[in-house]
Amino acid sequence: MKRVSLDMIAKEVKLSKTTVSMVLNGKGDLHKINPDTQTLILSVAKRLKFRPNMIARNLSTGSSMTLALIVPRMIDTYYGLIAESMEQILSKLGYQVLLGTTHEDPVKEKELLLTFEAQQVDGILIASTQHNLEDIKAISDAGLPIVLFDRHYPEADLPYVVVDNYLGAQKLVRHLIEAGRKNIGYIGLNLDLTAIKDRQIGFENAIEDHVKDQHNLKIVDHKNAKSDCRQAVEELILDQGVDGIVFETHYLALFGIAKIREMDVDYPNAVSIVSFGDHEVFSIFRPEVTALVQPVEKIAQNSIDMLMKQIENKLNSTSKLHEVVEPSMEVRST
Amino acid sequence: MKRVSLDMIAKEVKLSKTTVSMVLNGKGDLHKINPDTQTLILSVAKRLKFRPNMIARNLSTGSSMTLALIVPRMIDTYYGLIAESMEQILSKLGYQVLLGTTHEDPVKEKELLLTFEAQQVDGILIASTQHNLEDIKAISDAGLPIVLFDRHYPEADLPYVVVDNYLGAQKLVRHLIEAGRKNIGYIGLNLDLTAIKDRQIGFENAIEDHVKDQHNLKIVDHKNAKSDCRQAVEELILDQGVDGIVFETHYLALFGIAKIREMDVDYPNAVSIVSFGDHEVFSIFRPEVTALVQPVEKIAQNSIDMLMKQIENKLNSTSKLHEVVEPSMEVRST
DNA sequence: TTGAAAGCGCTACCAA
DNA sequence: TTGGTAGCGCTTTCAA
Repeated sequence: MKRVSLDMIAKEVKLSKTTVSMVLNGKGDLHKINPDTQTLILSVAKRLKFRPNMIARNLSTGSSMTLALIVPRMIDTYYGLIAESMEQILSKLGYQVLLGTTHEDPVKEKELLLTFEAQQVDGILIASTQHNLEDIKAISDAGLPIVLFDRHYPEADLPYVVVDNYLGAQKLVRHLIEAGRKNIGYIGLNLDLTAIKDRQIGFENAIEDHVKDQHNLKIVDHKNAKSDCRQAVEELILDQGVDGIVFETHYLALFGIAKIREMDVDYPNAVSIVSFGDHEVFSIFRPEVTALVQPVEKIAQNSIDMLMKQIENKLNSTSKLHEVVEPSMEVRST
Repeated sequence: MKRVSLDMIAKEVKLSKTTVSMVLNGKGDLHKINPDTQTLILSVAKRLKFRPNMIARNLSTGSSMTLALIVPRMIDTYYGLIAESMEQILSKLGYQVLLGTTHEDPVKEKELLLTFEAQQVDGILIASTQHNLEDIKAISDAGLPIVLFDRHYPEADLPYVVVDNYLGAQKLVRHLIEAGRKNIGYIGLNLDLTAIKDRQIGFENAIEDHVKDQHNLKIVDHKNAKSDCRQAVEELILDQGVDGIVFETHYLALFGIAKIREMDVDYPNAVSIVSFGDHEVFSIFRPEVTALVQPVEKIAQNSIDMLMKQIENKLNSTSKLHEVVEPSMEVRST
């Protein structure tokens, strides 16, 4: 149960902790330690199954080689993908990742932020609830590197990587219009997020640009997304007579499709749909669902690059820490 | 940038680190510290925005209040759910969770195990590749609490929580048989996992029990799951003439359904299907897909309970550290 | 009721 | 080429 420490190895080889430490950290040659001494130390360390106590090292160096990843939830396949992507990249860089989920609760987010800060993480990657500017700003001001991804605070000068939500919504509408749809509806969430608002504005403007006076915009409660969305679909189709619907997120699309199938409508001929955000099943559904795909790997990679720049303090004046990536259409059958 | 430390607070209030430490850890009354002194310390700590350095505390106490969660991958919604469940429970218990994904690679798993051990985690929750008994045993023997979930090593006496895969497969077959299916096929993976083997044996036995001589068992390469599965579906239906298929995992079912829909078969009348493992879209598909659901929350909760028992050293002789939970059928339209 | 001081295990500066 | 030693910031025993 007692772990082997640097000290024990030092005693074993009758050398100082210093020497052992240097060798075990690969700095043997750097400090011109005798090759024989080095091999000796290495072999003893292996024989004794030495595992350095990272906590001690971290306390000493002030760096923990650990980053925090905060997302709203993991069941959302989008964030699952993000998490997976990021974990892979970071693990290659030698970093650990601490996971936190907020469930859109600013209080939980604040707690996570504080705990991670106390935990001495080297940086934070966060898809924020967007209701914690103060805490995030404080953390950033305290010198803890942070990158906001997916959701950001447009009013603050914090590093971020987001997709172009406005453009994305426009692309979706354009697809429907080009497919000959005349009366397009939209179903979105009542979340107070820039990303969400941009999508809604993108939709409204796209509609106004092409087909005047069509404001079939339905906002549903994110806590009752399923039932509210089903009702919105019904109203849009039955009352408004839409022939196309833009869903603001992949899961709204999922709920909506289920409802449409239960209704007596000729889907997708009478009513076509498109989704902001792809889902693994969209290409399995019949008809296959057309979606706007968010470049997950790019978002993950760029967010991490941006964080690393901060950590390595390579922020020369030219490096911009704001990035908007363009989503692309995956045109399928709807 | 310089963080406030215990020392600074001590100086500020002109008391010792000891006193400050006790008060800030809620042990003020326990040590009979003057109430006035306590309120003073608390207010100063708040004013100075004191955040204890957990690394230092951890080094001192030997506990990190951090647990490691290792899963094969996060894009699998099953593990996404597990991760989410566990993170929620653990966060309430005051633990952090370090995430690691193996992608079924024993080498990566070994690395993760070693890193997490060095990182001084207080415990490990792992859905193993099942090719690392040695390392896992070593870690467990070293006194680091560990719980295997979802996948375990039947030959070793390590704590685990798994579902009854054998029974699950039997339930699936039984459902198909009761629905009048006579010629049932099975599509599984070539993974060397007990869970997988149990499902296959469960299938074979269930078939033998009810309908003799039907061994339409196809094993596909997990690295080419999609294309192999599609081919298996084709062979099963065209060559073997099956009228029912059991899919070993939810994603095999997803691939299979896509293929079936592209084929000229009367689905689900001519061929019905069932899936081992549920998926959010199974109730959205038309027809809705019948699946065996694994009790995620129970698995998460029980695994954590089991880990906590070890951490708190409450292992009296009566507490068994092996648990097999029963999966339940979600009968839908197929 | 409060404080001094010895660690926890490692790193890194300064000497030798 | 190698070692002594002073921290890193906190906890905790023993004293006062």
